[in-house]
Amino acid sequence: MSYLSTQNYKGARDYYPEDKRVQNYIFTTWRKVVESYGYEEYITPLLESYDIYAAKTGQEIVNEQTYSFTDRGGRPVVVRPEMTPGLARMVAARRQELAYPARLYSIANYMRYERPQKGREREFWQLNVDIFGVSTIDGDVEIIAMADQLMKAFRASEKMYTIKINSRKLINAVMADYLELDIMQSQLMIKLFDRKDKMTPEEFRDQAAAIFDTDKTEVGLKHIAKLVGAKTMQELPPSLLETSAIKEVQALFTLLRERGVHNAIFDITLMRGFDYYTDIVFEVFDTHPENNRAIFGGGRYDGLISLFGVEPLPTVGMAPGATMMEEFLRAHKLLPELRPATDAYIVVLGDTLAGAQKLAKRLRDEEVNVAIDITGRKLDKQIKAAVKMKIPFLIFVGEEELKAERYTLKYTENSAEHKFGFERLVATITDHRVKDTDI
RNA sequence: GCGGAUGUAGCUCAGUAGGUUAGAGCGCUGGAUUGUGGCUCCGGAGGCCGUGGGUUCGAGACCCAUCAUUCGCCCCA
Repeated sequence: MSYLSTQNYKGARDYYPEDKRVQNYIFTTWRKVVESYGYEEYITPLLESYDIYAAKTGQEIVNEQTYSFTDRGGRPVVVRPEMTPGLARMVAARRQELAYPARLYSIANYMRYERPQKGREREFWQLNVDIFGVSTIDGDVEIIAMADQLMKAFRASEKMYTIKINSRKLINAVMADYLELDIMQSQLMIKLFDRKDKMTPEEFRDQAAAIFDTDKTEVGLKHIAKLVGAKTMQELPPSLLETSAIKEVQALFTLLRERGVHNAIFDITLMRGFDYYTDIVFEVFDTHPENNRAIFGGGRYDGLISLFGVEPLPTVGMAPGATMMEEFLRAHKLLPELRPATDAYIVVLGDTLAGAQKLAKRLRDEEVNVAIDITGRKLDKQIKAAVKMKIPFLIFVGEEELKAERYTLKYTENSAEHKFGFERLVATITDHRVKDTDI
């Protein structure tokens, strides 16, 4: 007979306790930051009707990259590949009654049928943060400032990442008025801008030239050179500096600086697909030479909930993924030493299990998380098991200890050992825990 | 969907030109050590050499296919 394979499903990951601790650390940090800005958690169902995804542009993506099936009642459904449509459905359903601005977040898993590669899995976890009902730039500022705060909450320094910002409104003006491209050409040019970092300057120039009408190529290339060469907005061609889009971007940068965001830069080649974003878009980039890529991004999408037949709502959101976040933290050595939730392991000596169980219960009543060795095996085996589980404290319980009500507490990291009465035992363990998690 | 790289013990890998019972380090496990892990010493388990086919007297090595992992392209809501 052949045995079952222990291999997990392609692109999906098992989280053993040591992996899950990392994931929990990321989730906890996210939650702490967004809740500090007054965002509240929600969740939508894992399955959605096929329609709400098909309604968005890019049906090809929906058909090829979603897990979709027909349920037993003949309804076409998809496993959510992202949060936004489900969230839009939720908000649209209570369009009139929600309190605005509505600040909402969720941490959930998603599935996309794609070829897995570095930083991309078929099942992945994301934070989604959105603010509904703010049409001014202050909404964009809040989300981007929060993105910055997320990075800082992981102890990232400003040298480790940059925040690239662009404006879809500005791009549209650039394509139509400055480069004089029609809609088809604009789309091609936007795609090309998006890929700019993946090619040599020569390749970029040649491909750009191919997009222009032949009689406009020369002028067009000159204009492109000016655009791409602009490191700040001030270096942009004067005709563009007069547009309202650019003034908005300038206001955004000023406000970000006031909020303590110092590493935001303007980047006219930043695109972020071209589905539903309508104005400001941004991306947090890793500056580490070996992980030079986008960590996450977001932007403004003002039209989405009108798909559900209700009044549109201005919306800004972002969606950091756990996979990229983890890679960033590893690349910059920012992952702290993470311990299990178990504080202590009771090593049972001789025939004292009953007494040790009583002690365990008393400790649990004091909110100490304690595991007890119930195997009756030799002492060194018990210790090894606890050390392997990375449990910080050992408590030795034998005849002597039970009689005297003084227990030997051992700190596994440095082998320090003391005899304590119950109160001191609890205090020592609890104190250590507070220090350890509050690094 | 397209292209490259890689699959030998739990992990990292070695395996010469195709030649007998497939190796190392680490890890695991038992003991030295019946109230103390890491160090040391002695023992032990663990391999359909990813899978299927082919070439050959003979394949872990060569060929084909396939699956998986991984990097990149496309795409990235």
